[in-house]
Amino acid sequence: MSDCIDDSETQPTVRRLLSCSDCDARKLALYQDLKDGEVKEIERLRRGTRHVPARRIILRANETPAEIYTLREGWAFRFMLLPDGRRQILTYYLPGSSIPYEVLRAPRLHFSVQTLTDVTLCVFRVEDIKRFVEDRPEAYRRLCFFYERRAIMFDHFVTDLGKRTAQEKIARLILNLHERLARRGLARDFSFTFPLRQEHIADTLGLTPVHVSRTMGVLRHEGLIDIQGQTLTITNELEMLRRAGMRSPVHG
Amino acid sequence: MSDCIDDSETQPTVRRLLSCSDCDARKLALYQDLKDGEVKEIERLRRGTRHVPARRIILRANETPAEIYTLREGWAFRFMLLPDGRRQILTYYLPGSSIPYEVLRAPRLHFSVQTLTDVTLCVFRVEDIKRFVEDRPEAYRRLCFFYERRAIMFDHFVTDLGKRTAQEKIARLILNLHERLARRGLARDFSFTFPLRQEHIADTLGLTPVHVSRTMGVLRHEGLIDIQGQTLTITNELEMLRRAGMRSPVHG
DNA sequence: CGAAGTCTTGAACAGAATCAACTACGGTGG
DNA sequence: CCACCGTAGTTGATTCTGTTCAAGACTTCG
Repeated sequence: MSDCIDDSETQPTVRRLLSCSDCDARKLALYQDLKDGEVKEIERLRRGTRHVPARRIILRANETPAEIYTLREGWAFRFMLLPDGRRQILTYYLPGSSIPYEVLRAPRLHFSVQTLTDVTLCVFRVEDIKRFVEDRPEAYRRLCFFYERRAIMFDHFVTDLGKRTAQEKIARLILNLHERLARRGLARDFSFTFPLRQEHIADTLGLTPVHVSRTMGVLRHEGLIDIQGQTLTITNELEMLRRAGMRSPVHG
Repeated sequence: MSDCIDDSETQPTVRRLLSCSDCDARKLALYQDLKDGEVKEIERLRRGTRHVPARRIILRANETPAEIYTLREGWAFRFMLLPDGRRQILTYYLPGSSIPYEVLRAPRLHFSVQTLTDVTLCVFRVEDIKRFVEDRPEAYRRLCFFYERRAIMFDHFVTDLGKRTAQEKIARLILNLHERLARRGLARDFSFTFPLRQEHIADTLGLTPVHVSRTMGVLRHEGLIDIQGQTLTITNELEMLRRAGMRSPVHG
């Protein structure tokens, strides 16, 4: 259908891939507020880029990966699997996200990571990044700041899961993703690429795919959102905010 | 009823309060692995202790507290309130916990804290602790380690909320609290003080008090747990682990 | 065009919520 | 010492949100 939108995601990047200095990821996490020299060093540490197709598991729970990535293009997510197959999605990685920074401290991953779309990764060696961080006391401050933000996000997420209705949950997830994408310049007004299947939404919010379908059906029929192929548009932001219980901020 | 158990919590502490050097909190969070000199310094920074009765709100969302505490005795919890009154409990503070370390970075709290039992707090000035941390690059590493542990806890917590049944959730909460208490030497075998009302359990796990009552009723009647006054005993650990879906670790 | 994957829709069902009455208990005060 | 009160917990009846099962329709893509 609207392949042009996929193009708008992948086309410009091929150019940008040449250098770290104008990468969006620089504003995030470990890499925020780096001095010019440090950017050069990070660029030196980068072992190259890697393309991975959609729906591939790129990191598996209980492993100890030797590589850490920055997501340049595309979407991925992080999840836990229960022994009986139930899946809980924990975080969506958007362009600029670091995957998985937690490796810097923990010996093994307690979650897996899977791509949602075709993806471009910047590849680093865990050892290199560890050394980079250890050499710079400042880095731990930044990492703390990063964890703190994530902790706040998760407090809101837990509240969503524990206390919100299906409609509130779904409205909040959509608004939240829109906000994160807009911050990265990846939304045109209220339209953005939306590669999640309803199964993902279900496994994020503690619902079943069927119920997600029904609930999103309501939002669509009432004219709050519109979905054309891979593009989601928020057509009535005010009402969406109301349904999301707007007073308290969306889990970020 | 069994007031002797409450005594065993409060009696020995009066003695210990004299010095930081044998406080359990030293092993946790910010204070872990301090050198002797640093312990002295922390002790110098301590502005004294404070007793607060049960059920008092000690920190309110949207405030910027000037004080930070260490919980010496008793239980407290941290929660978020939705505009319509729904409450989500996020964390239980047990003796030795720091409340609320997040103040070190964020300007305002996004949650409130309330005591569950009578409580003894060690009081510090936020400014003093901030300076203490800023002066010591090591402190940020420790804080990162602390955040990392908490992040893992929350990943499990989210999975519990999203994907587990009421019985699994409750079994896991009980096992988790037991584990945390046992680690602190506050459990006698499988018995421990349990000051939570069913309303708290409900607001932790996304259930209603009525349903908590029914579900715990099942666990009691089947002989997995026993409750006498404020004392909970896990009478069949193996079966509790099974009900909790033991394979994956309890959210810690 | 066909096949696989995804979404929608309906009908029956289940787990949990809601409403409400009743019980047990610990503390308080007469 | 007992009666009373408020808080917490139990239990039952009913309702509702969300689940399960299943069939059909729509996409996407080779």
